[in-house]
Amino acid sequence: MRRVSFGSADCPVARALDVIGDWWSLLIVRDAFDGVRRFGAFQKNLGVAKGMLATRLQALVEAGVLELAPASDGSAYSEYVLTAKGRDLFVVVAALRQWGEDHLFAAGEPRSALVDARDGAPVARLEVRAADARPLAFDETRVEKARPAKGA
Amino acid sequence: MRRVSFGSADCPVARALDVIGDWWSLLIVRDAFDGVRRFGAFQKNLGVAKGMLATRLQALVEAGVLELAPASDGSAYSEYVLTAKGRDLFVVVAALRQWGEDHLFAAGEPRSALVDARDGAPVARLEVRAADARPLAFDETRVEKARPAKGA
DNA sequence: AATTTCAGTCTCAAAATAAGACTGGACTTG
DNA sequence: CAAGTCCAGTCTTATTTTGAGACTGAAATT
Repeated sequence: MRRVSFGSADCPVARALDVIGDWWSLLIVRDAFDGVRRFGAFQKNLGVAKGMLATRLQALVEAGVLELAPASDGSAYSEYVLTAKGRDLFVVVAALRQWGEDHLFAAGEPRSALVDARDGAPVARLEVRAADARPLAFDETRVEKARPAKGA
Repeated sequence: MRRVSFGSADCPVARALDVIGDWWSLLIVRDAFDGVRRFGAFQKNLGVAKGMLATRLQALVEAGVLELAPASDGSAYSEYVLTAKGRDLFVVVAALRQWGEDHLFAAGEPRSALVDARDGAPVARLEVRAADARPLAFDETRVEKARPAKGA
């Protein structure tokens, strides 16, 4: 009765969710994008139980999303920082943010926005596009199954 | 000791995860994008316990991601179909798919790809871009907190 | 009419979660 | 440098969630 794992599924979405598909992981990653690095800072920001946090951080380190860096302010403590793999989750978090902004706030409710740090202008809307930049709806795409590696 | 809820957090990411941030919801949505509509089809595809599935489907309907449609093939059963809100999750699923493809497959391992249905060409890479389409890294953006609604 | 499929609900054991007490090393400060 | 505080976890325990499957009743099939 172990919780099911999608780690070896064919579908990349399933594999991705296996790594960052739980209640807390993406919030940890979001905080990491905001510059949070220390255990205590995550804990305070998220209000998560320390045991949960410890487990999740370990899992994310093991998954290669975060890594334990030795210092940064000279102290002997270590810090959790995003790896390249973790930084690549930026689009995922941004997509979730966009969807949340679009659908999960009441009409007059104040909401935050992701903006270009240079000029403060909101970032462009995320969309799935064809190679020629034409926007594609979900029913204008399909999943091409497992193209067998030709060269290898 | 109920599982924490992010439903009323300020952060759109947290709110989004409150709706679709559990182990199964996004896989259900992914299957819905693939055309799955019936309870039994979801159950068979995902291998999820029926109780889980029933709970999740109800939650997604309640959240307005799916809706219960009366028929489609004439039978008396009903079907779960994506609402507009649910269809807007396409980018999220696509972003997860891209990340999974990039980071969660071994070198020679065959993998699927999301392609333009028209010509079979892979869709463009998802990226966060500025208003002028310039790609933005995570540290070239910031979150502008809760701009208070001026008009209302 | 009998059988099978569908779409769930119900039950139960195992696992995950939340909350916080506890531990030991780091840091401060007098 | 000794006492007290902070940091980063681990451990414990009560509660909730999950996974697996038995069970139910309506719908479809034969």
